[in-house]
Amino acid sequence: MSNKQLFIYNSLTSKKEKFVPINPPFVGLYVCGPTVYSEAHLGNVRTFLTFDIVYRYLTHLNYKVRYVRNITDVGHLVDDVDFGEDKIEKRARLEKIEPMEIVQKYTNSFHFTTQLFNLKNPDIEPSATGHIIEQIEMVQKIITHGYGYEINGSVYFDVKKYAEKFNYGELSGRKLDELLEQTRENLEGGEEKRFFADFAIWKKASPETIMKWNSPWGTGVPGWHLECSAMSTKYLGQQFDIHGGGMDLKFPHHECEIAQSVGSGSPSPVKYWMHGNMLTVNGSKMSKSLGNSFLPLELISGSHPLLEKGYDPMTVRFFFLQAQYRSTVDFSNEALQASEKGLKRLMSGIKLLENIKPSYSTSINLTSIIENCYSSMNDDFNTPITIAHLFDGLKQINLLNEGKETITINDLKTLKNHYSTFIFEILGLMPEKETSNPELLNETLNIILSLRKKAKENKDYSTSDFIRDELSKINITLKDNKDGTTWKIEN
RNA sequence: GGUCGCGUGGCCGAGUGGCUAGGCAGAGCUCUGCAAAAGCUUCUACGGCGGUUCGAAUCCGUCCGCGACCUCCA
Repeated sequence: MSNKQLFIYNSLTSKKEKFVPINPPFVGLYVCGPTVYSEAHLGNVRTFLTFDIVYRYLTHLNYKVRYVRNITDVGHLVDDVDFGEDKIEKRARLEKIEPMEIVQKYTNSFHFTTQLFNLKNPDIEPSATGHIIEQIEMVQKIITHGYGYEINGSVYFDVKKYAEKFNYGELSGRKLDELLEQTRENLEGGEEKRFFADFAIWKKASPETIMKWNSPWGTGVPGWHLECSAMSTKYLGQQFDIHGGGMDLKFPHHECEIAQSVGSGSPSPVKYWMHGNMLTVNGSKMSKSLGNSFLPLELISGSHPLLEKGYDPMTVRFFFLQAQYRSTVDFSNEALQASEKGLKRLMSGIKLLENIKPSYSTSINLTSIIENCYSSMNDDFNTPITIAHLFDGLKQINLLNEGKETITINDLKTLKNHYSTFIFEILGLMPEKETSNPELLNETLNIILSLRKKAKENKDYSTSDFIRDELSKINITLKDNKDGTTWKIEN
């Protein structure tokens, strides 16, 4: 595999494919965002992190990426039966506030979470309620092309008719007749749909519904799958490069998106479909209903029963990145604590780079460190391998620091640049917090350390140990080396 | 039940027809007043059973176990 060519695993073909943008250097990236009816949990964060890496890496490769991630603020029904209730309205009723207050509250909360985990903001963050007109137009197009039918003020997508000409199930690998066998028993009751697999693209609103809009079919709300189709088309065009989301959205959500676009007369909308795998806890998917989900703040404070202690958001980010995005990753305190220590070591290594003294030649293999990092990222964003390479390079950095290897001033610059690019820009790990007045602290500690040095020279170890112990209590760790003593603030 | 996927050392997790993943933990050594850090060395491994092959953890079959999806899901 070439070092310079990016390969992406395409869910549509189940293969790693060369990444060739439709209109280079531009790349359209659409990610299914949150439904803002409650707080995002850690499993949600993992998915958004996956595409944060995609966005960051493509940007690093000098693509001009337009990153669109929607906010679902209407149309996501609790279920898809005739009287399905909107998730946001349901929550609004429970909290006794306006639906749009729910939307605002959890949109704010979501943004807080993305900041916490250092997720880049999308270039466009469209909301479903802001694109009702576009959605109505899309419904009309679908009807015009013969793939939608109206019943009692609702409009359904005609999957059976669509499947006569197109492949409904191409993304998820499902066969329509097999689906039929499996769910036949669920078909009882007053269904408006002609066919069990049909799905609502416009839903008639009940009189009590607060959020509803006028349409050619009466007042109602857009179907859940529709918003992504309408908004991705509006901002990225009929065909765009990458569409991402969680594995659990593959079917039916993404399958329906394809059908809606194709059914409205467009070509198949997406060149590369990407799906991130689930975060599991004790082997089961993290979900609110199982009670095994943590909210970001619970994670930091360690207040959830399954957490032994609080963890820094960057520890969690690093932990997720130590697994490939297409694999499930299982949460455990032990694993998280391992990541915590590993990340700390990596960050210390970066600081060491500042102390390294250049020499007249370079004895380490700088090129291979750099190329390895690119080749693993190019292999479907393989962050765990990239991190492994960064740890390999860390050994070299440590040897350089001890003077056992040498590096020229230019190579040192390249090495520093490589680490800061990969760790901060591409992997998006944030450096440890600096103190507000570093120089003052530095000089103060120098005075203290010179006192300690004197005590040690006088073999007054009780004083030297006292200084070290007391500093340790305020999270300042001392390390004695051959050439003196260094200090570090622990988090 | 259907579809797809997974099963790797004490833990987490890559990868792959022959060649070290990496992190954390463990052991030894170097360094040290002690410690910490770092370096070097080192120990545990590919679910069971068959098959293909010169060679399989990797491919095929089968069995066991686990998970996701199957119209709420990131």
